[in-house]
Amino acid sequence: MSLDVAPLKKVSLSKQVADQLQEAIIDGTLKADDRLPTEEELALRFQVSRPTIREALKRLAAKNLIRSRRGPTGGTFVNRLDANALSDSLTTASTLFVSMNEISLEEVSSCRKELETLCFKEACLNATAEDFENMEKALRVQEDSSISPEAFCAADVQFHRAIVNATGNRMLSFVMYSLIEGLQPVANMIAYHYRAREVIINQHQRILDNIKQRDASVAISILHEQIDYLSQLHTEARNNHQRQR
Amino acid sequence: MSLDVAPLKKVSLSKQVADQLQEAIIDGTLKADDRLPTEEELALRFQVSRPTIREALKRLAAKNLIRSRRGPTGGTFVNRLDANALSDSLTTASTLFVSMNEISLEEVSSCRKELETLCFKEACLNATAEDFENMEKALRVQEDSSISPEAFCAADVQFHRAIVNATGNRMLSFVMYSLIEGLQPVANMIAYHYRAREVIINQHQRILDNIKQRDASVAISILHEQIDYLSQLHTEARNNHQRQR
DNA sequence: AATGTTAATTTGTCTTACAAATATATAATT
DNA sequence: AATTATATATTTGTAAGACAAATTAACATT
Repeated sequence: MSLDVAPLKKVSLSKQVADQLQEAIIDGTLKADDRLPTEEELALRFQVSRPTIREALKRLAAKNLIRSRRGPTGGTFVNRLDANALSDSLTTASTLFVSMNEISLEEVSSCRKELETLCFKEACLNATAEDFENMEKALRVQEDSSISPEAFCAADVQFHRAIVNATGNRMLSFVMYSLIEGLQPVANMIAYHYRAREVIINQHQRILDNIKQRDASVAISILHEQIDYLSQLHTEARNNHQRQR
Repeated sequence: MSLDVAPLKKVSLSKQVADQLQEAIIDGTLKADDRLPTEEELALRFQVSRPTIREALKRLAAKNLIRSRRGPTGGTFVNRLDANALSDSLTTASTLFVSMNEISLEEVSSCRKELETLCFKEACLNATAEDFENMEKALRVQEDSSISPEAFCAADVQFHRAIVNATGNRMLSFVMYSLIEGLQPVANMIAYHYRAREVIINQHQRILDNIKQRDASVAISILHEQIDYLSQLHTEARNNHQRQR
């Protein structure tokens, strides 16, 4: 006997409601900034209780698909999603992936190296004056030696994002965000060292100069220098950490 | 007067609970397959009501971080997250990004073209016998003309995933998944045509052959041929659709 | 020994109630 | 008259208690 039986999974009501609402958002029935019916009315329409509706809404809220406000003009609204907003969920996923899989630094570094190399090429072709301004702004922040490691890293992310945005390809930006943001924890460990900051700032300045001159090959070589430098620092930091146990 | 006031945002209890639990998962306090306390006990520990705990758990469930089962041996468990599991959340984000931003087909196509080109190169260098088997398996499914468009597309995703996995770089796989999966809705529109299926299958077969012979450049040219072919079909489909309105 | 039954445990759902935030309209005060 | 205080209505946020449904384990029955 070998009959293939169906999985027979019963989906919870709150999940069904969440899925239906998400579908409505994806297919455009619910557009950005649209207001959903009140929880009570949703409960009525779906013929379930309000707590069930609320669990469903929390599922969507976790994905940043909706926001809620109390009061007469309040309610639940569909979020307008840009690459920035979505990067939130990506960051979580990416961070988890890196931390739970004990993925090797080599894999992460080489992935970033290859993809960002691509971005550099495109950025050299398409960067606008506004893009250069964004890069410079991030660089100026990093040069302030009084900022916290977190702020330094945030500016680091901003700098690389500015380059990625300069490609002019929003899909590429979106994909790269998950990579850049997901690696911030790694970068965090390093930014505590003052010496490292100097090196990074210097590299960024040279990268910016060369992208401005549309010289992709030199910019890319500096990028590789930076990524190798970071992996080296990270390896050292990890070794020290393990030795201390 | 221009005093900068803090945003004073009050975070809801359910979100605070969710964030704390998520933090515990990220930092390893809660490992994969660990069982969380029962909802009742969590309510007791956090000093909130059970509905609040449940809303928090639904937030985490939406991110695929946990799963729940009823019964004595049931409860809530931490999910083991591999690239496959995480691609679920990525798919949502990616799909939404594409659909809500009305991102141009050119951007999506060129992004996929460049990134997948990279993967092809790596795959030619590192593909194992097992990888080839996975590609062939997906291809065999596609060749069955009786399958549904959905099944055809799922097999399409499997084929490209198999190639991406053949790079041996899990981080690259992870990033690529969001791209491949996010574009499935686009592919869905096309797979309804029998003629298109034949073309795609033929291209896949040739791609597989060339990767087996470690000939990246030919494989890549076929890939580009396929992506261009798909964009063309998609443009036609969209035009027809608009004309019908 | 296999099968049915019961009980216990845990998540899923419902009901009801009240708290907190927030906008609107109204009244009071200066 | 303009501002401020107050009341009120609306909507989400939180709580408590009850029961339903699923699932396992132990026990009883055939």
